[in-house]
Amino acid sequence: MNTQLIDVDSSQVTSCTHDFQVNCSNCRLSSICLPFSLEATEIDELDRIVQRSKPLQKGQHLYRESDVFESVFAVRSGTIKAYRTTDDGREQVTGFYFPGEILGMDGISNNAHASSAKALETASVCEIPFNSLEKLSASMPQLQRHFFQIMSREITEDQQLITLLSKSSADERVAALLLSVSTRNSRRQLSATQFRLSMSRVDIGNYLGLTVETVSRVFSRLQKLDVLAVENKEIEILDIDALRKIADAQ
Amino acid sequence: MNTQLIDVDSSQVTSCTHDFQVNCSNCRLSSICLPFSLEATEIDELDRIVQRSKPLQKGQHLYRESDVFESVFAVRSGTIKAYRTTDDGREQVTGFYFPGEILGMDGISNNAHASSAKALETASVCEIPFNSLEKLSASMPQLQRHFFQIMSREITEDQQLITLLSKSSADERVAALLLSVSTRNSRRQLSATQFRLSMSRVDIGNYLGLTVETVSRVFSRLQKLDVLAVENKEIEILDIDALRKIADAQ
DNA sequence: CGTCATGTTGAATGATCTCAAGTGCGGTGG
DNA sequence: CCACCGCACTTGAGATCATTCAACATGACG
Repeated sequence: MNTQLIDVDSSQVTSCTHDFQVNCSNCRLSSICLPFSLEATEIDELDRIVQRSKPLQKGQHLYRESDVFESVFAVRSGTIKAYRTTDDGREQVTGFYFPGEILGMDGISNNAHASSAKALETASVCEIPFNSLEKLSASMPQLQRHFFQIMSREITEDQQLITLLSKSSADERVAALLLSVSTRNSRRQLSATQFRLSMSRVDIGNYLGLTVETVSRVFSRLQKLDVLAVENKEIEILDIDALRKIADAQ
Repeated sequence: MNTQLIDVDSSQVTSCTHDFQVNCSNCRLSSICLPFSLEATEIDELDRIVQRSKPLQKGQHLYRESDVFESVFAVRSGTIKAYRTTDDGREQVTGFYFPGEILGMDGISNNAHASSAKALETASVCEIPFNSLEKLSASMPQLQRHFFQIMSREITEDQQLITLLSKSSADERVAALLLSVSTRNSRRQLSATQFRLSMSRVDIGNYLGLTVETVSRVFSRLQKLDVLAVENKEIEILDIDALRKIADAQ
């Protein structure tokens, strides 16, 4: 009896999950992830090489440092944290990847991943085998250009982080991260002022080159200044102009 | 009379300069700059799109932030400094480029350079128009792969710098820079232990996220420890193992 | 209800920055 | 040839900001 009920339930669940046929042309993230300039037939070709098999549990790895590099990945849902481990065992978070964003490109140069990637919450990704992507790119100039651009953007963003880490105060760093999350959220039609930070304070500190305590103090300070309303991981930006001022200050 | 002398001199000089026909196949930097895997005929094809017209004086710009992106550049001689200017006018050095190394790829994503590039001393570069490079890449899988790899390496190196800036002490940062210069020198068959730093202390400090004074103090300290011999810009690494230890410490 | 992980807050320490003065070298002009 | 100037670099002393260490709070979970 019970078994039957469960069976019925699970079949219902299956039909209700997001497991329906997703492809690049109907993916609502394609405007972030894909070049606008591809033709429908080209998108179909790309679609054929993309593998959508990998749902990740919180804490599960997408790949690890020095794994053989085979694919790049596009985030479909959830958040992925990329980090490297230094020789002496310290961890350095190098980026957070949100839906529509692409990661894994640091593995191309040595054919081995230069960082590890881990799900901060349940996440799904599209796997794009790099060999196929290369071949396809050779025959699709727009796709080739798109990947050059995506890699170039990664460089640009890393350089922004370098600038941040090189000069800025704790307040500026935290403010800049929040603004980055904010703009990336609005790109996905989500609220630019209210969101849940999927990463821990430790991860934030690590990413920004600060200790947990300092991050926590900055949140408290910005809350006291009525710039933020902080409730654990839930963040509301109350005064985004003030936040911008803090991020750019000095 | 005088004029004649000068004429004679200048013609002699001309015949003695490095202005002889340089091309990719006879360039002694090709092992760094070029993919090994290209065939002779392919190298010739690449050679045809490379422009070698630009000798730069010290302080002269190769390109400036927000210039239209048209080409990437390979350094042939001298050192190029890349830097960005933040909204509030501060400068951030994002990299130093030595002979054989390629810069300018951060301009691809927005079709505008994301940084400025300036010669730290007299320098010559090869200009590689990106449009031609793209076209050529489409028909030469090895070249396409090579450029993906070069960009990937840029990402990897930026991430190393991020790690450095995020955690390390002043000693570690300076040691790491010196080791980086050292290995890049030996890649070019130059001494790994004795070299001239073409960049100023200000630039070093800026790159490493330190003040000039701190950089200077670190040099003094490492000299006192007999790890380095410093004479202005001339550096000798006396104890490279100790330097490595300092770079990795903690 | 207790345990563990995560986050917050406080007080003291310490590394780097800031400010200020001084050194040394290359170039210029007398 | 020497004196002077400017610039890059060095050195010192005090101030500042993030870290460290420690205690405490909160929340998830068995």
